[in-house]
Amino acid sequence: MFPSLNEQMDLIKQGVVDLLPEDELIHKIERSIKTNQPMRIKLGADPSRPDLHIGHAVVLHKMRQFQDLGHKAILIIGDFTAMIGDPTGKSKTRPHLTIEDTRINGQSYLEQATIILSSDKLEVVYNSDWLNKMNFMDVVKLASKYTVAQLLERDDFSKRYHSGTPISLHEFLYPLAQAMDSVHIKSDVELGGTDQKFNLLVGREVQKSYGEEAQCILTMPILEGTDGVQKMSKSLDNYIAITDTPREMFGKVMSIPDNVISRYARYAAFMPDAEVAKLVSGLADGSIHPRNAKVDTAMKIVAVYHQQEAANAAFEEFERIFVNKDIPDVIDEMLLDEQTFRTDDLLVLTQLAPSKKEARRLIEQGGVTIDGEKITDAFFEIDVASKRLLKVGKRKFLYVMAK
RNA sequence: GGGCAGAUACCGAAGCGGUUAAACGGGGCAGACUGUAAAUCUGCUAGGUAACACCUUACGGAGGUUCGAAUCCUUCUCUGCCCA
Repeated sequence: MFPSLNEQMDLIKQGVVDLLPEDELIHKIERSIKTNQPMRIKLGADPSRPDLHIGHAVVLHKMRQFQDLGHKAILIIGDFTAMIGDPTGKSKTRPHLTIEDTRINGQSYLEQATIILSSDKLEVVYNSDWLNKMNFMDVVKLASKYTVAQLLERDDFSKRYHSGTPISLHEFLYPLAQAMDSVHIKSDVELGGTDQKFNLLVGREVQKSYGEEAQCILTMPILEGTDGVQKMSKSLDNYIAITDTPREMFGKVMSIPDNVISRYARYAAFMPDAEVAKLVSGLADGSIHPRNAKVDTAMKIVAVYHQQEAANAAFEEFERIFVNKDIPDVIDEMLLDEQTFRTDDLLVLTQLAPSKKEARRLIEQGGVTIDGEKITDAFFEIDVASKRLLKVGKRKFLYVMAK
């Protein structure tokens, strides 16, 4: 029923950063084969932000590989922790989500995650089911399992501590809550990004002190955002959403800096290690053109979330707009109440510019054209009796016409 | 409980009575170039107004001093450090 140990380890180790401890995992796999029981693979999901991006997909894809090997995927929707709200976020508005919110978000998360995960061999649980039932004494007991010095080992905590940035006490409880999840679901392996390494390891310790077998931990790299430097995140606006249209997705991949192409190929397009090695050397010795590598990667990524045809179409459109300076084949159209508009007013009205000042700046900088002609005067009256093509910057197109 | 230091635009960080819509860096946007929405270079980066000038907001909150405050005073809120 299960593939051989070597076969499993080969696949599991693809693209992994940490796999700790490896000998324990081997032991677990051997036992799984012998007893014909799947391992229980844990992945925590944060439902406070239900929008998944392709950075999340890195670890989801690893989970999928475990499923393909016949193991049991357990997705924990962290609705309990989401209700408390993550205090480390820079955003001051810390939305205290209600149970309903977390359920809705959890559902949305699940829908997006199953684009990559198989719905078979998938168990979805909510951690409020057990964390909510703990009373203060239970929490104190849990907290007694860990020391402040141990918590301060976490890079994030120690940096903040030494730089004088506040750390709220309940942040210390987060890793412990997450560890309780491992105890509760009896996980054999927990997956996460490298930034989760500490939390995953706490899970091991806490499982042991509750008399359970410790989980192995497996971390995957954190994918850089489209800026190529910082980790992909919605708040930095350097993300490619799983739900992005093929066109957006393709364009965003094309905007990544050249030096992260191979990482995208590896972790977003799921290119096997051997092929990635070829790509890296090809880029290094100049036999592979960066642009072509990027096109190839972008197509593969689009194809993961959409059809292959959509990927082809996205590529063709990209060529048309940015290489041939042509216009897209699908452009939104807006019907307007008046016949003529001053250019600055029109940009604000159509939301192509957020304010009139900004609209004027765009015009002054030569970023606005109507039917291909550059507008230089913000007070130029545009006649929209017939359909006109408005272009702002390099990639905002809109047809405007009077009703 | 006591002492000290802070809170500046999207972020970091200058300014410490007037020429400050606020230096500088990052980010973002636009233009040029290109192999792409890479890299590089240049410009812009509070809002309003038929407009190169004026008006309105803006330096944690609220008051006050002053012709005039982000800059001085009082008080409140929040944060860090040190001592107990």
